[in-house]
Amino acid sequence: MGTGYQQVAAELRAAVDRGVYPPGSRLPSESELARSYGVARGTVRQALATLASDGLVSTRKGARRLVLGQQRLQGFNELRSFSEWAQALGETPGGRVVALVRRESTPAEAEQLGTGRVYHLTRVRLLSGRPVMVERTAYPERIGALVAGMDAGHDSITARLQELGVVFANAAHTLSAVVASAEDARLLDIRPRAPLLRELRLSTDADGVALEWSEDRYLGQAVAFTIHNSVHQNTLIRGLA
Amino acid sequence: MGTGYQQVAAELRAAVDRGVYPPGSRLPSESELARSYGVARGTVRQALATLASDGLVSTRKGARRLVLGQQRLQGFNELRSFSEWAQALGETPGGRVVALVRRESTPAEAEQLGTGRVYHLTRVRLLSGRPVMVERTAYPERIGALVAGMDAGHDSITARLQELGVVFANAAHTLSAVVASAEDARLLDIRPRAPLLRELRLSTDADGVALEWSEDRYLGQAVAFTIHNSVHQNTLIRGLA
DNA sequence: TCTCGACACTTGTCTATACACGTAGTAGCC
DNA sequence: GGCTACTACGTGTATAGACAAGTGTCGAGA
Repeated sequence: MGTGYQQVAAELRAAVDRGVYPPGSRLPSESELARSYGVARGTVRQALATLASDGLVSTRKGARRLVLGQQRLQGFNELRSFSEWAQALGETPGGRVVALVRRESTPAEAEQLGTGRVYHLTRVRLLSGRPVMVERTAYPERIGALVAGMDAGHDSITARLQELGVVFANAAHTLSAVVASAEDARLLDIRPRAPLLRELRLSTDADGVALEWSEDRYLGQAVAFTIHNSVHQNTLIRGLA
Repeated sequence: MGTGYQQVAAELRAAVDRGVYPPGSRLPSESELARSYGVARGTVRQALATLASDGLVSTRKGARRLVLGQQRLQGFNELRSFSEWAQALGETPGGRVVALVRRESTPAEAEQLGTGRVYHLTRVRLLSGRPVMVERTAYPERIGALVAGMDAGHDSITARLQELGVVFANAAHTLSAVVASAEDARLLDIRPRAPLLRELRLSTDADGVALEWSEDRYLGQAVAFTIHNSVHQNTLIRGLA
C-alpha cells in the first residue's frame, strides 16, 4: 500500500480515471484534500507532485490545479526494464539471444565501463511476438559473468540481476535516430535503411558504478516515448530524476 | 536571485562544477548543508531535488548523496523553445519560413486543437547556420492570426507570443523515428530516406487550452535528447512535468 | 456599463520537529 | 579471523504553522 502520499496519489489518480475530476475541471484545494484524506497539506502536495510529473494535472500559483486528462503512455518517470515496460503496456515481453561474447572492450566501452574485458550481448526484443528492438549491451566482467549464466531469451536480466544483489539505481538515456544496418534489418525483419529510434543508456548502481552500457534500436513505427513538461520551475516533483 | 532553495541549488551546482564535490564523492548531509547555508533542512532537500532531477547527484535512503558528475546536455526538465534551447547549447538559433497557410484543420489537427480553421506553419530551423530540424506547426485560429504577423524567420515565436500575453505552460512530447520525406530531404539538405528523430508536441496554456500542435523532425546526427532516471520512486523532484 | 480596488482564497516557500527505516562502521563474541 | 549485534548517522515521510505572492470575485465608484 506504500506510504501515505503514495496512497493519496493513487486515490486521486483513480478519481481522475473514474471521471470524478474530468479533464478541464479543477481539483479541490490542497487544504480540502488534506482534510478529506485526513493528512497534512504537505502530504497532499507530495501526492499532487507525482500527478503533475505524469502530466495528469497542471499547476499554477494561486489557482486550483487543472485536470489535463487521463493519458497513459509509457514515460521515463520510472526506471524500467524492457520487460516491466512491456507489461505496463499490456504486452508480453520476449527476447532472443543473437550473440553473447566475452572480449576486450572497445575504446567507447572502456570510456563508460572502464578498461578490461566486457561481455557483449546482442538480443532481439519482442512485444507479443513481434520484434521491436535490437539491444546491444556491454556488461563489465563482474556483471557479465552473471548474465552469461542466464537464459536471456526468457528471463528479465534486470530482474535476475536484482535477485543476485545487483541493483540498478540510475540511468542516463540519450535519444537520437539512425538507419537500420543490414544486421538490424535482418533481426527486426524490416528493410535495410529503415529509420530506428536509438537509445544510448548507461546504467549505474547506487554507488555510481557502471553496470551496463547499452545501445537499443527501436522500430520507429512500433514504439514511442513520451515526456511531459511544464514551465513550472519547481514544485516538488517525483519520479524521473 | 530567485527563491532560497534556488540559490542553494545554484551554489551546490557551482560547487560540483568547481570540483569541491568531485564525481564519486559524497555530499555533506542535509543537516550540515542546512547549517552551513543557514536554512532549514526542508529547503536543502528542495534544492537537492533539483540536482537529482538533472542527474547530477544520486540519492539513496540512509546514505549520503553521491555526486554523479557535471554532465550538461540538453534535457527535458525545462519547457524550452528551440531558440532558448539553441542558446543554452551555445549555438545561434535561426529559422526560415517555408510556408504559412490558413486552411481547414485535418482530422488529426481537429482532434488536438478542436475543429475549425488553423494556421499551418512550416519552418526550417538552423543551428549556427546549419539546418537541423523541420518544424510543422498547426496553430488554432486565434494564435495563428498573431503568428501570421510575425517575422518567423528571425523572431522566436514563443517569445513574441509571450509578449502578447500567450503563455505556454505545459507540453506533452512523443518521440519516435521516421524517414525523411522528399520535402524533408530538400529542406534539410540531406538524402531522402535518411533517419529523422520525430517529436510530436502538444503545447497548452495554463488553462489546458491547446496553443499549438507541432511535428518536429530533427536530423538524427545533429541533435540528441537526454533523460535521467532513478529507481527512486519519489524524492521531491523538480522541473519536468 | 465599465474600471478599479479590496478581499478571500490558493499555491509556493520556509521553518521546526518527530519518527521510521536503511546504511555503515564498530565492538564484541565465537 | 570472521561473523553478528549494536549504534550513530542520514535520508524518507509526516505534521503544524507561518508568510509571500498570484488569482479570481465582488462591490463601490466614476
